[in-house]
Amino acid sequence: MSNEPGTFTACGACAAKRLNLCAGMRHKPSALPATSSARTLVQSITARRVICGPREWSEFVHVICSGWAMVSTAMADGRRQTLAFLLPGEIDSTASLFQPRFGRTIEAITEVFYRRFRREEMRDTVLSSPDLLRTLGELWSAERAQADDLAIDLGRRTADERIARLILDLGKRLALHGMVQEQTMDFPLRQRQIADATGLTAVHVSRVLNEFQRNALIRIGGRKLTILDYDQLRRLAEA
Amino acid sequence: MSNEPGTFTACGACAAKRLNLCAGMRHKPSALPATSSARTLVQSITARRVICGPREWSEFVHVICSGWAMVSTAMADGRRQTLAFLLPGEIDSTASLFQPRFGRTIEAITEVFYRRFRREEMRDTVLSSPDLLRTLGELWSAERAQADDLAIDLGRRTADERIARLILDLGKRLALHGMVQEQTMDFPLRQRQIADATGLTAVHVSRVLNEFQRNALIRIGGRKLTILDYDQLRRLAEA
DNA sequence: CGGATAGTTGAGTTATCTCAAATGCAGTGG
DNA sequence: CCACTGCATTTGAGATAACTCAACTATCCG
Repeated sequence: MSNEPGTFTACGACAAKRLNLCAGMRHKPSALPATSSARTLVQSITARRVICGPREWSEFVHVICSGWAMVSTAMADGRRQTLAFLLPGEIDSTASLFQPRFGRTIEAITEVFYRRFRREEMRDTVLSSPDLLRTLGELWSAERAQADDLAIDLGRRTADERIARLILDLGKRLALHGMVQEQTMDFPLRQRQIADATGLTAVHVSRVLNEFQRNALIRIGGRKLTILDYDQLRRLAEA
Repeated sequence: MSNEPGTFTACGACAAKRLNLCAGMRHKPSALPATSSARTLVQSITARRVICGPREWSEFVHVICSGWAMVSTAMADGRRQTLAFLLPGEIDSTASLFQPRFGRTIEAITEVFYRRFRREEMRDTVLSSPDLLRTLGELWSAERAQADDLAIDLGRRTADERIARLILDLGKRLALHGMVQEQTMDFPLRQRQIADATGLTAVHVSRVLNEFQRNALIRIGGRKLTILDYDQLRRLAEA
């Protein structure tokens, strides 16, 4: 539940573990060539700082060790859309193994510890191992499914549904790492950030969240979120 | 501009050409093993029929030879979201090389000629060639960018913007194959289908399209669309 | 303690939806 | 060749989810 670098818990389902990138996360050594070790030291960055800018031709793939980050785009007139939140163990995108993701910003939400892998090296390593390659394909399929789900949320679901789904999705992903206890999880998101991710405004997010709390579906406070009525929330989410 | 099977024109940018899948499209032989040829005959299907259902554990990757298809999901209560239109030369998803895409339906919009490649064989072929592998990575990156763009459209753009962008996007992709002449292209989409793709209702699509025509941005008729004022449309689209 | 950022709340607006009826158009069968 | 049926589109009127603006309050951090 903490953001300390050492407390990351890899699980069988997470990208980092599955691509063998856990070196420095108190796990098996990385599958990357020894020569790359110096370049893949754990980086750290404070909340709200940019990890990778939209016009940066980054030669790195980013893997989150601890903390929360987000990937988003900003339009010229100020509209923003967040494409994904990145939780511990997650890679910014499998696509970034092949090309940088132009026009997208990766930002730290909390303090973040992350590793940077040189794209070329990581790609060569992954592509030269049949096992890793199969894993990559699976991660990629999951990522595609997630992208599709986002489109369905934004295109066809109501505000209530979107927010309920976001909460459940984050809860599920955090639970993979044992980061949910007694239905309670860290929840560092500002309402503005929830709004950016769900295609809503912060004002409306505030209303929906309070409505949820009035109905005893969730409780938020002190940067923590507790799911009080999981079934109800789920019913809302999968309508 | 026609839907006949023989008239497909591969271009350097399309998935089929780049992954060497053009056999049977009057192009170079496929890179697939000879043994697979019998299984990759061109299939044909009439408009509105399902190419691959949402619960089907398809062992195939689909590549469109001619005609238009679409990938969409339906929710229990009837809401639908289209995730992509598939034009000649396009693959259903690079992710489908690894896993079937559950919950998504691929449907023919017009009469469609397409090829099915056995996932396993195609994957092995692609993964065992460094060239094809690099190409695959590029296609995947492009697909990821397109998925992101869809999320931005649905989350943050107005109806006018979404529709203008859809038209320009389709025009651009058709132009790759020389399927746009004098700013005019085949346009077999029903307003309902445009609505499903843009997260709007058919009624609202009708109003926007008529507004566009009243402003002399486009002309639609006889299943053709002409872009009359490209600059204006573009300005609308990239706001 | 003070300033900045985040969240709440109310009131009024609007883009888009819903419903419903009217029209157009294409294919079918007699 | 026409009447019929079923879809697609248009149009109007009214409803509503979500937005905007603005003021107020709470919370955090130095």
